[in-house]
Amino acid sequence: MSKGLTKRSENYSQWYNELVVKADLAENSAVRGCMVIKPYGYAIWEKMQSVLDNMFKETGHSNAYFPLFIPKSFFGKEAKHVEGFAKECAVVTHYRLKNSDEGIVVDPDAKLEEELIVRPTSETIIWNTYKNWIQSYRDLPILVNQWANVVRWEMRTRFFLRTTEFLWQEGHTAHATREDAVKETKQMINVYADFAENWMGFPVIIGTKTDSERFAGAVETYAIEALMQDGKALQSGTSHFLGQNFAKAFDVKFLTKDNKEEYVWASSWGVSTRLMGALIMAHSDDKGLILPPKLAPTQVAIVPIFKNKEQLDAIREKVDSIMADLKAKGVTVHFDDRDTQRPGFKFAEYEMKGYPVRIAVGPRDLENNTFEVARRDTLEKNVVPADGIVDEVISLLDEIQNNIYAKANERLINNTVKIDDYEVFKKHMKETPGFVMAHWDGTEETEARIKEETKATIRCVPLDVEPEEGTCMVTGKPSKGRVLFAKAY
RNA sequence: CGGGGUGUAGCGCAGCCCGGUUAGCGCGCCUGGUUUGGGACCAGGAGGUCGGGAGUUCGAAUCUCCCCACCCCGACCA
Repeated sequence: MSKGLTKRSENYSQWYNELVVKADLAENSAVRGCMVIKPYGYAIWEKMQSVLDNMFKETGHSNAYFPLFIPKSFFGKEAKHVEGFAKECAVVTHYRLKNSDEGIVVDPDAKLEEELIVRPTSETIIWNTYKNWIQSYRDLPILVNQWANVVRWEMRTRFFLRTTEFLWQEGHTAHATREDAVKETKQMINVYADFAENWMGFPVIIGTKTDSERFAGAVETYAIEALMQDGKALQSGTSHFLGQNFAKAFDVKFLTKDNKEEYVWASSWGVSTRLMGALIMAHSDDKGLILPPKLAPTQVAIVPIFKNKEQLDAIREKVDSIMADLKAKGVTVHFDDRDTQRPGFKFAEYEMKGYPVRIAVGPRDLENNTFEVARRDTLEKNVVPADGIVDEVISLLDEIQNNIYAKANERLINNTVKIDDYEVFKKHMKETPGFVMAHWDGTEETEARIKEETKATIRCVPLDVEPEEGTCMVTGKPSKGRVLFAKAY
């Protein structure tokens, strides 16, 4: 059995699955479509979580927690919302088991009066709660975020990208005016874009969703779209302007300064463990993960090369002060003194797990007062003088973060093209993966036809492109600007 | 839910078509030794309801029927 990964060119999806499993991130659970996130995978998630959580708090939000179960009737209150989620809900119907001749069975006497839905998202139960929290303009805005698990009963699942249960955060805000809610919605999509670019190390396209792709119950959905290495798009975060839809559905009104009764304006926004999938697919190579230093649970692995305890002790002594120095400067380091694995094995293991920097120290280095420093992104190795190693590592981590982004950015630029002719578009979508900017007449029919014929969808209507008059590549009708097409996950 | 496929040791598989000793192989695991600067080597060892049930047969991993589970491709989706 090969110890490496399937080559990406052979089968991208198999490569991805192997990567997740072999890098020790996750595995299948006993429950179909659910995954076990293993400690190393979870450490990455925790890191992402803590950075995002800070960003939310810096923008004025607080964390709270709402119930896992939602009474079925709550879902019926917002028509579009229920339509969007009805097909994929896990439903609790009973509250007790009992012994019988056939073993443990659901007790038919323990049927719930009203079924409970395991939350696929929390708008309904949160707005049912906000109703009690809001009476006056003085109660607004409410800026709350929740870290939680949600369940969506999808037909097909894939590690991190689409699992039956997943972890996420969902922000739910309430505002006195439309302008405030819109401002919040836009602010949060920018927070996500900032996180993607400055932490996860890849560029994203910010835009709005078309009618057919919009969140069920939203007036406007903003999304960030990233380009993966196989040329497919991954929706990596969304922020929804909900208008007064949920306020009306749950009857959440407030009194304005001049004593008028009005419905509350809302936003909701979220990112999930899908970001882990994005991180993995955006950067990894056939040797394993490549993690951006800012999100790597451990940034530096130190591998001692020794034959006996005396040599290990000598190395340890040499390394101790450097480790203390690195830690003092905020660098996370692991000294791998296991004598149960050989150095070659450890090298391969840290590559698989995507540690940004690896330092090897052996007798030869002790003699020469050097270290061997290897970087994961380029796989380059250099023997460097021991003096100044700390600064060297710190600037290297910085450089790796920048290089990873630069590579991803270059890929995005190289794989984004403008196309005006539908025949060219069809051919392109078949042969060349990536983003296409094209004119569209703005109708659902045309969008559906393109999806039908090419499997490409409109990922978003990008915000920061210059308006450009043109004609729809399919129908020839007028278009006010290009939209972003791609095949998506 | 439609189409295709797979269930044999912890993991990956061969054996099945054409029934016949004690069911094999690679990886992993354990022990001992030699090793240790890129996934070590040698020797020994442990580990199996052959997915489940029924049937055919002197005899079933192998043939027949039923059931179950999982995977891939669609539809759906963050």
